[in-house]
Amino acid sequence: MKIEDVLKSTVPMDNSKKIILNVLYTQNVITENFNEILKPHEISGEQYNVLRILRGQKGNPANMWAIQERMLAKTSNTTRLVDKLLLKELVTRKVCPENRRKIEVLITPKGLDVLEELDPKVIAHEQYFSKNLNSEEIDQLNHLLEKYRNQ
Amino acid sequence: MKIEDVLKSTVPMDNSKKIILNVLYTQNVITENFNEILKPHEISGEQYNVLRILRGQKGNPANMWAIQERMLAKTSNTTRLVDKLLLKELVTRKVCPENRRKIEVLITPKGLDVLEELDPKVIAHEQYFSKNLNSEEIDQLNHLLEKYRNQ
DNA sequence: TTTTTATAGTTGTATGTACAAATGTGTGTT
DNA sequence: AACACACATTTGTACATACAACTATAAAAA
Repeated sequence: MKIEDVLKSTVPMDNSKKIILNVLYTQNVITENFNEILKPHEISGEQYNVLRILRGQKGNPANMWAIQERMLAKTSNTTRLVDKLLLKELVTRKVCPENRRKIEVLITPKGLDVLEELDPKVIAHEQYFSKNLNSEEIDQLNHLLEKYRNQ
Repeated sequence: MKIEDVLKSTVPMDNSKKIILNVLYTQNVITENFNEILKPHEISGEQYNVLRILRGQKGNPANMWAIQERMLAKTSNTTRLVDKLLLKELVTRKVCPENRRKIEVLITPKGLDVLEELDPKVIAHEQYFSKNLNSEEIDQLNHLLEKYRNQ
């Protein structure tokens, strides 16, 4: 559906404005779809993100700053996200012995299990939308988005 | 910057995953930039959206459902957004006399003033990113995003 | 007319986001 | 050693989002 129809806009819209609205709306569609996948596992999108980053550490702990740095939304509050994961026993946290200002966060086997259950669903989710494009168009879309935001 | 560098990803990434992350990250960049514009006017992005929709009504009131329908994030809580705008006297609200279940929301002159002050900044914001693309690429990006999300 | 169903909006609760202030720890300077 | 400063994280507050339950009104059915 064209973005004008989504927003029931009556007046014609500048193409620059359309990009903004298209990006924002597409993000909404993707996120809603993804939340449906996560719901039965009782974790949020941002919690999933933290787990995914921790698995990427391959056994090494990550401190709060390292997690933050790898998140999409750089301003989200990592402390409280980790709190929630801790309650569900999906991560552990302890003070770093070398530098007691730092916190070492590790994913637990239970956390890895959750991710493994999710893996096939996540891949299906990624392909659910991209199947509408051929591989050339997929490359083009990635390239245009990267070019677009390069201020 | 390529999305792998943004996320400091070490492993190669599937192009389908890249699109998702590119859309989500681009939305973040756009939104952060836009929030900077709104901050001195002390309204949030979603509150701005409601005001913009109400101005589009050209003097006719909009009920809650009509506002919701024109919003990007269909699940946001319109009641509470309108509450906040009411406190700032940027909108009025009254029960519809024909159907007392409905609420008529109208933008006030003060609300219109806020939008008018913002108008040039919003246009500048839209062009700030799209100036990185030529007009053909802008069309292409809009087209690809619309095609991408058409399930 | 009473009951049922649908519609329009509000409220409650948990979670997440934005931003500033506060806490605790380490480093460098005098 | 005492001080200032930087660093890493936590906490507080206001706002926003997600989702379900609730209230009020209107329309339809019995």
